[in-house]
Amino acid sequence: MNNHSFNRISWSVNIVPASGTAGKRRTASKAERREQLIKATIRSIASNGLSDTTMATVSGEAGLSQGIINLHFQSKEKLLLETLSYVVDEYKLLWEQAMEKAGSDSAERLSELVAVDFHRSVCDRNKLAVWFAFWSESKARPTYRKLCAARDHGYDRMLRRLCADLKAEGDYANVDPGSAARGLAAMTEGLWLDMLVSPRSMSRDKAKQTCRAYLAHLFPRHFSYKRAEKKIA
Amino acid sequence: MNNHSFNRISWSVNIVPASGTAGKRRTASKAERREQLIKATIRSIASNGLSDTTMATVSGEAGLSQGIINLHFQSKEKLLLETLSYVVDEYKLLWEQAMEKAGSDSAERLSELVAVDFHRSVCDRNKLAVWFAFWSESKARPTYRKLCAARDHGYDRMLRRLCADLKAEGDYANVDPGSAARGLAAMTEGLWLDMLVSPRSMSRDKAKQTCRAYLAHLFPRHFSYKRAEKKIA
Amino acid sequence: MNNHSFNRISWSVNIVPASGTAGKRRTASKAERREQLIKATIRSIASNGLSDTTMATVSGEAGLSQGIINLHFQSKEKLLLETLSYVVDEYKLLWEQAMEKAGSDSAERLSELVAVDFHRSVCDRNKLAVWFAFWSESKARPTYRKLCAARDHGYDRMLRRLCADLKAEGDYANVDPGSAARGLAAMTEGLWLDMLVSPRSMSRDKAKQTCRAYLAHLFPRHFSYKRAEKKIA
Amino acid sequence: MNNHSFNRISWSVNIVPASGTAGKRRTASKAERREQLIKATIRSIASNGLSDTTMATVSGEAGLSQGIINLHFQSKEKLLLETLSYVVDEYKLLWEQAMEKAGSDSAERLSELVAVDFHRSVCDRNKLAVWFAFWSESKARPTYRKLCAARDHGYDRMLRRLCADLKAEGDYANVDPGSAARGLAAMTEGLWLDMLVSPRSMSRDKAKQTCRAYLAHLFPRHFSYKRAEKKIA
DNA sequence: AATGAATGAGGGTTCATTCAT
DNA sequence: CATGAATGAACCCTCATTCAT
Repeated sequence: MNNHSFNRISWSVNIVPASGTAGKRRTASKAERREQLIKATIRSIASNGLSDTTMATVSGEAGLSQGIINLHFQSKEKLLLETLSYVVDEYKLLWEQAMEKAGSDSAERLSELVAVDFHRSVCDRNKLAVWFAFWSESKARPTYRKLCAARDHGYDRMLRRLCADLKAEGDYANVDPGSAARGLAAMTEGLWLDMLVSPRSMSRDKAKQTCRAYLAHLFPRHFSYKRAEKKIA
Repeated sequence: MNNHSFNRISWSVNIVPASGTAGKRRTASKAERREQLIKATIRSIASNGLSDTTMATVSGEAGLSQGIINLHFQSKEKLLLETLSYVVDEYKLLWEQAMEKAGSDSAERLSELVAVDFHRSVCDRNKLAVWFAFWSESKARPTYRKLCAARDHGYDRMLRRLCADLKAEGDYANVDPGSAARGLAAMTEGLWLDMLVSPRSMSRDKAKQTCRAYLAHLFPRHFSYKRAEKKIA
Repeated sequence: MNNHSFNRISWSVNIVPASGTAGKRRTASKAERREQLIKATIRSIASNGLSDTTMATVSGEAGLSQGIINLHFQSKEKLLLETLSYVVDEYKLLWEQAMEKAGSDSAERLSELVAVDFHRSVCDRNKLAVWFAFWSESKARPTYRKLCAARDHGYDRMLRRLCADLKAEGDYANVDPGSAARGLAAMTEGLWLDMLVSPRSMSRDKAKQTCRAYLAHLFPRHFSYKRAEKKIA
Repeated sequence: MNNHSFNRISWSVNIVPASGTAGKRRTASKAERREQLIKATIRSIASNGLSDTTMATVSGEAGLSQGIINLHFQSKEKLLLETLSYVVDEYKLLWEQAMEKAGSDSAERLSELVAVDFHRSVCDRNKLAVWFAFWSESKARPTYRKLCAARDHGYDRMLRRLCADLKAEGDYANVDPGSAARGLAAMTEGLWLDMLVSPRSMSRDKAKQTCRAYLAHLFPRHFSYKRAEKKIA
């Protein structure tokens, strides 16, 4: 579940329906079957809700038989955990790769970070449904909370550092880096929620512009208001 | 379940445990019983998750018998819908009352609005769990989405208007009222999520400051950075 | 499960079919329902075997619904354990009561003991099926073995003592009390097996005569050969 | 599965564990594979109980793959029947060979018969578990009963005849041959049960002595009490 | 109005069996 | 021959709902 190349993630976005490439071939590799089932789980959570996601909805969505899940994941609980892991890992990987690609310029890095958060693969409504489904239950299920902590430990620190760097660079006396970082992170989550709940009134593009406007207000010498692109670059 | 007076909401914040005042009085009024059960439902969703909230967890939490819920709500589905309504209505009422109390000054109104969003009664972690539980399932359940739309139709329009007013008042050329409003609304939702998922790292106060910092950046002549209080007032 | 009067056991032998006295009355006492289900379990083990005894065969035999067993016993495993306990306790009680009734004469006591072992209630083929079903699995399931140990701790010691007493009384030089007791106990078990497996070739009466012949050979001055009745008494 | 030579049985007593000589040799003869699986079945019944013996426990015990059993036995039912047959045939063979070896002297023959019944190969706890597992289900499954009838048709008649002969030879007025034979057979079965259920309190040797004491009491001029050896011989 | 025993559809899981490799 | 992924019926159990009390 770890060594996805960036390309593989890219096509993984275009979800392969039940009768896709691998299809019902009697013998698919174990890894393929697992991924097929995880993707079916994502779709089922999105279209039925977590409460109404059953072994039957998942195996049905995958076009496979009832027993298949226990064969590959032992239990429903493990399937759900692996599904969450899958989405979390994918996000983390995307984010890390973006940071690698980005240069050392703080504004560029921050801009790249926003780009990733509103990347098509992240804002896929099915995956958003998964994120929020697990977040919702995280109070009741500590295991979920732990898995979701992906965003916090790396992302938050990085975000805060970038804000601090920009403040220093641009001499923004009024910016509190902590507050700025928290605000951006929260705004991003809130925009995800909007895209999930009312996709008609919130598009990926609109969401991205909203974040960039925020950055332009905080760091006007680094981010422009016009279409809120990063200045110069 | 609709005409809560403000007072009732006020005490509803201090959640009465299963054996509270009203308790098991053999003859509680219909309305009291219903509210008792709705509160038990909120607690159950928070501590068990929506998936694991059953008629038994709810009636157990309320300290009443199995059949009681069907007696008062006909079905589980109806109980859940009424619970969502309860939380939504409570929020809406709080918000409307704040608007009534507030003067006509736009900055003051906006400030009051933020105050409500981080009011203790709204940010109660149990209620947040309810909000997110239903938001999460809203893609699968149109009924939920409709009920949740409370925030949108009134709140959003009001928010947008206030931002537009401030822009005009303060001559903030760079502020796009729509974007500003969307950003604030999203940030608020994101901060709620943070309070739900990691209450240790996000307090109500911290959240409120984060929003105020946002406002200070957008409308510096109306909101101050210092402790991000509203200027003057 | 403990305070059966002797009479209650007596009629409990005549198993009440599904539509018996208690029948389907919507509200039977908890104890009645449990007993009804235990008796259904005994019948199911006898007619389907332990391997093929399912929740469905038991509840069907009892003329009740599927969920009833979990309602009263939590799990199938617990139902089986309680069923075993029921049979064991019933046997133990019968045996203890016989010992109380019997006088202090050792031969009479021994005779009474044999009478109990081939009492109609003990040799009921359904109950024998239960005994052997659990004995068979006792190697794999220590819990079963523990419950079955009823026979050992009281019965064996008593048996041994009676044989020792008779030896002393009758001056039977060649009798080894331990061996005699073990032999009688084993023979009894073997005869039970015969009654279970081939009831046509082994009747209760025949079995009892076989044991009495054994006693007559060991203790000729206490037991007679003719119809193997206890001598004089 | 029927024409075992004596030699094969002899080594079959020292059960070869899963990875034994024949082991996983890719090309084991059909007969070897079948025997390997039957032995695995015996072990599984003993250690898991008949209820919990599955295709997986058996193939696992044999160190082979899932499908192997259906390949060699078509169905689970047939595997079980063949396993029972295997144990039954082995016993019958042992017993017949003992009768062949023994001279024409009735006491010697009877003594030999007891020797076989407590032969190490017969009293193997795993095999006893198999016997009792099938006996237990025999009420529910006529097929099992038929297979188990091995003991009856030959053994019982032989036993009865030997008792009758001894009675004539020794002029034992009080011995009823039928009763004596039934008693011995039952005692043997009961002792087997004891060895199965509480091996610590009943050893093969103790069991054999118990039977011999029985014979000494019935036929004192043919069997001695001292260590219960056969007299003279 | 309230209880809680009872129901039975549907949940997750196991397992004998099949079949492509 | 042998494997083991896949199937689907049937298992045990849960839970929303009903109803006699």
